[in-house]
Amino acid sequence: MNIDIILTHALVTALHEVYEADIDSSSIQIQETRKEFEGDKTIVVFPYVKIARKSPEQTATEIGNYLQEHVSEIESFNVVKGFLNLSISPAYWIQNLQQSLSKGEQYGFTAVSSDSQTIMVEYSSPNTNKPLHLGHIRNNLLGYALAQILSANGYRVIKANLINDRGIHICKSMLAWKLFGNNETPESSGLKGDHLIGKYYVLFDKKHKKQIQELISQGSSEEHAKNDAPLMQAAREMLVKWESGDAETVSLWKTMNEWVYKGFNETYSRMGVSFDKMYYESQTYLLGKKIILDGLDKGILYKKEDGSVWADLTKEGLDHKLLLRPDGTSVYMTQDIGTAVERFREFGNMKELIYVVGNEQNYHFQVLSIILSKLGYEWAEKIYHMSYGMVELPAGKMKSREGTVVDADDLMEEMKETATTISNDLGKLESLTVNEKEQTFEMIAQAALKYFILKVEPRKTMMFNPKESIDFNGNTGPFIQYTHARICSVLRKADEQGITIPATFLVSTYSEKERELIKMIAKYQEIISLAGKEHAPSHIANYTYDLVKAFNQFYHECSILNEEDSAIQQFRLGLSKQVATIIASAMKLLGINVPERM
RNA sequence: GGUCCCAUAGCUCAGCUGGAUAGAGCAUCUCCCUUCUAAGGAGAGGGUCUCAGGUUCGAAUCCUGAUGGGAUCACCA
Repeated sequence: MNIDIILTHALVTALHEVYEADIDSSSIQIQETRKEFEGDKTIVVFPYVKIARKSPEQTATEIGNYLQEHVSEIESFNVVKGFLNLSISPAYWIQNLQQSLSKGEQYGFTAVSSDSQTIMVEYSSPNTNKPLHLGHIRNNLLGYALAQILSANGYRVIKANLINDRGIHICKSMLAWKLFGNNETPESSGLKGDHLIGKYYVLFDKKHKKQIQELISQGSSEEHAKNDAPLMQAAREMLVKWESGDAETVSLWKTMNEWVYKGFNETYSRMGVSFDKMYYESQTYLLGKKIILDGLDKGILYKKEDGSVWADLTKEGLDHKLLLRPDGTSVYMTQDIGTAVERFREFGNMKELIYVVGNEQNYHFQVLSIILSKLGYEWAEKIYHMSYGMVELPAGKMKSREGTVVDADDLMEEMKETATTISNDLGKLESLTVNEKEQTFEMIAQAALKYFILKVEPRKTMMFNPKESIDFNGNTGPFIQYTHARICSVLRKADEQGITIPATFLVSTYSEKERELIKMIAKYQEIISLAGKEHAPSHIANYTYDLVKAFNQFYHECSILNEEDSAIQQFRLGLSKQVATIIASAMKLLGINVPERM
C-alpha cells in the first residue's frame, strides 16, 4: 500500500488516541522531507498544536512516538521545530521497488476497462491554406501528450481533428493558384502539397496589398481599398460559387485539399501524432442552426429586426453574441455548438470534451460553454478548453501571411541536421548500420524539439530560441535519452555476463543515492495522476528530468557491474532497469522515443 | 475602456492543493575519464520571488489594489 495513505490513516488514529481529536483525513498532508534533514516523509504539526495544547516540539514528539510504535514501516523519527520527520524502513522501499519491477511497462498506469469513461481530445485543427508552423507544433504535441496521459489514467480517449477546409482563406489560395499558378502541382514543383498551397496564400496577400496601395494612391480610404481590391472581390465570388456547389470550383477545391492533406499527413507522421476521428468543417458548418432556432422558440435567444439571432450574455458580464446572420447562415460559434451536441450524441456521457486551442480563443470557449448551458445541456460544464500560450521567437512575433514563421517541416529538418552533426562528432554510433543511425538522429532531433516545448506549462507564453532548443545538454530531451542509452548499455553487459535481476532482492539497506532513486521511482504514478488532473504534460517532463538527474548521481557514485557483493549488484541492476523502464514510459506519454544506444 | 492570462537568478524555465535556508539548465569560473557511454558528475558566484496592502503560527503560493507585458471584446475561423 502507498506509504502516504498508511501514514494519513495512522495520523488520524494517533490524533484520536493521543488528543481525542477527530480530524478529517482529507485535510492531512504528508510531504517529502527536505534533503537537508534526515527522514523520508514529514508531517507538519502546527495545525495540531491547538488541539494538543502543547508546544510544537512536544506535539511532534508525542505524535512521532505513537506513530513509530504503531506503524511498522516507520523506522525512526526526529523533530525539528514543528516538523516531524519520519524515516521509512528500507524494507518498505525495497519491497516497493520489487512490486514496481514486476509490473513492467504498465507500472504507474491505470488500465482501461469496460467501465472506463470516455474523453475526447480535439487538437491540431489546421486551416488548409498553409503549412503547419511552430504554433501548430505546440498544439499537436500538447494534444497528443494529453491524450496519452489521460489514457494512462484509465480513460478511453478519442483523439479528434477538425479540419478547417472552407471559407474565404481557402479561396484566397485557390484564386492565386488559378491566376498565377500555371497549373503547378506538387509533382511539377517538387514542393510538398501544403507548402505549395501556402506559397499561393502568401502570393495572394502580396498582390492584394499591392492593389490596396494602388487604390489608396487613387484616393481610396484603407478600409474601402481592402474591400474593393479586385482580388478580394474575386475571392468572395469564389466563396459564393463554392457554397452554391459550382462544379469547377468544388473540383479545384478538392484537388488542392488533397495536396494539403497529403502534406499534413507527412508532417503528422514525422511528428508522431495521430487521430482516431477526423471532422471536416465543410461537413459540419451547417450544423447548429436547428439548435439555435430551437433556442429562439424557447425564448432563450432573441431575434433582431434584420433577422439575425443573438444570445444576450450581459447577465454573465459579457456582450451580445451573434449566432445566425440576417441571411440565416451560421457563424463559427454556431458550428461549434452543433459539433459539440453531435459529439455528445454520438459518444454518450463523456467525462470531458477537451479542445486544445490557443489562448487567443479563451473568450470563444467561455461563450460556448455559457450558451450551451443556457440552451439546457447539462454537459456544458464538461467542456474544457486546454488553452496554451503563444510561442514567441527571439526576433519577434510570427506572421504567416508575411512568411515570417518557423515552418514545422523546416524546423524538424534543421533539428535533425544538428543531431546528426553532434552525434557524428561524438562518434559513439560507429557500430550501427546507416539505417539505424538515421533513425537515431531523427529520434534525438524529435526529442530535443518535443521536450523543449512540453516541459513548459501549457498556459504560459513560451520563448522558442532555435539555438537553445538544439542544445543537447542540461534539461533537454537528448539528456534524458542519453541516460536511457547508458542504462541499456549496462543492462546489455549484465546480460552478457549472465547477471539477472531476481524477483526478491537480498539486501536490507542501501546508500543515500539509492534511497533517493527508489523514492523517485515510487512517485511515478502520483505524477501521472497529477498531469492528468491538471491537463499538464509538463509535470511528466519535469519529473523525468528529476529522475534522470537522481540516476546520474547514483550512477556516478555506485558501481553496478564492478560491485562484488552480488546481492547489492542485483539490487542496483534492478534499480537501473526500473529507471530505464520509467524513462521510456514517461517519454512515450510525451510522444518521445528513446534509443538503446546513442 | 470591459474581460481573461502572465510576471521567480543575466537568459530559458521548475516550484503539487500555503510550511523549514526559493530550485534546475544555459552562460561565467574551478575540478573529475587506467572504473559500467564525460550528451555525464562535483563545486563557486548569481534572488527585496514586479510593487503595496491584507488573511495566517507561517505566503513565491491565497485575497485586494497598482504597475508592466500579452490576448480578446468580428456578420473570420
